[in-house]
Amino acid sequence: MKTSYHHGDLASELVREGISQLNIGGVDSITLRGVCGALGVSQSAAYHHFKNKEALLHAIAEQGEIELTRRFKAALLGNNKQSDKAAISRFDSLGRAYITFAIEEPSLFSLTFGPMCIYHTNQIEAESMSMLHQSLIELAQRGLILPKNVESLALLAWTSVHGFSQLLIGGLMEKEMIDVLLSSIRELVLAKKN
Amino acid sequence: MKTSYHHGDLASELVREGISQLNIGGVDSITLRGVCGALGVSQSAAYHHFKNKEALLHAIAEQGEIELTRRFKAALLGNNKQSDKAAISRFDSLGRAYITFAIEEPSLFSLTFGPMCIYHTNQIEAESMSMLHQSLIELAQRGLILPKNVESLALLAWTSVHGFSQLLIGGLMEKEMIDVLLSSIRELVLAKKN
DNA sequence: CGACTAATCTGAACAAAGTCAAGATTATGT
DNA sequence: ACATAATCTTGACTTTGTTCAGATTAGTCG
Repeated sequence: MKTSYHHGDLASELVREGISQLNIGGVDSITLRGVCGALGVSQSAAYHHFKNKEALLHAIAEQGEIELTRRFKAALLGNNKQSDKAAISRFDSLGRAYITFAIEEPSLFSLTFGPMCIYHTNQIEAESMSMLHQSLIELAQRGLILPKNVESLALLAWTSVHGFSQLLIGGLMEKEMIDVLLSSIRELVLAKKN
Repeated sequence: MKTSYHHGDLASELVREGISQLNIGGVDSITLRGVCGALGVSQSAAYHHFKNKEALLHAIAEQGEIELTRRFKAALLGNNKQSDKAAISRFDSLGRAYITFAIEEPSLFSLTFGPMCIYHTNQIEAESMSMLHQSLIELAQRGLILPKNVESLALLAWTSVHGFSQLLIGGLMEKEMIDVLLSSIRELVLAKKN
């Protein structure tokens, strides 16, 4: 791993290794010493790149936001037809991508939206949220929902999908309910047309 | 505090003191040694009542569920008129109580619905959830919603209110949005009448 | 190219905290 | 009253976060 005394790009490798250990053993399994050790670097090397353990966790949490945005973009790829049905499908895909993120990387998801997110530079978060917003605006432009309801529907969609994800991770929700939830949201959203 | 060698009811006092420290400094501020010390008992006394720290946190998390149920019951007190308006108001009150719990005791809320809840005896949880369910059944009996939609509306209501609470705690949501959310839910739920 | 400064890494150490084992003390039941 | 079980204490060990002094390397400036 380490070829020279100076590592090169230890900061980002600490984050990468941290995410790896996070996905394996959960947040509590992350130890500064363990992450440093896995990179073949001394126990206290991390302190030259992060103020303390919390700062590293914060950096990892930021990666979670980036990952969510990446998944949002991937969810919209190959689904850019100009039709009502496609627009609704895009809205659906965002919700499904959100929940899939929570299922596939529960610890990262929890960290991203956990206590660490207070410190977030709301820039990245703003990106994924604006995609949801944009999706609802598209529905409004097609006359599927009322423009004045875009805000409140975005709120409802975000909170319900987020809550579902959280409850799923906590074991209080069955994975199979995802389709019930998404079709419920879709149905209710579109019922506002009249 | 301690009058005799044997404490009397150390188990429940450990939980009580734990909740106290939880509300003051958050989950990370809870230490077995600290909780024992605050009760004037030795550092390792807790091990005769809980297998380890996680077991104590689990017990605290269970208290959170009990507290939520308590708040649910309190929210319905003095609001038992037999009218459509009152029934809707009851449904509203449950959502507001849920979020108020998250606002007033964020750390306890997080712990209750966090990683600890996997181990819960779903009995208590079932109680608060059945109250939400019951509230929706009441709306159905009054013809305000379709009986076949009770399940999916309960899912939507729970997830959205839970997600809102979580995002609120994480600082990603403004407290003022609570009325927007609740009126949104109410509006959408009642729109299903036709 | 050489030297100086800043950045980076190591090793040793300390303190806090979870955990356990051996023994002391008290409660309980027969 | 005595034996057994439950409860509590003391002391120790281990892991982990954190700091600090010193070693090593990178980068810059003359």
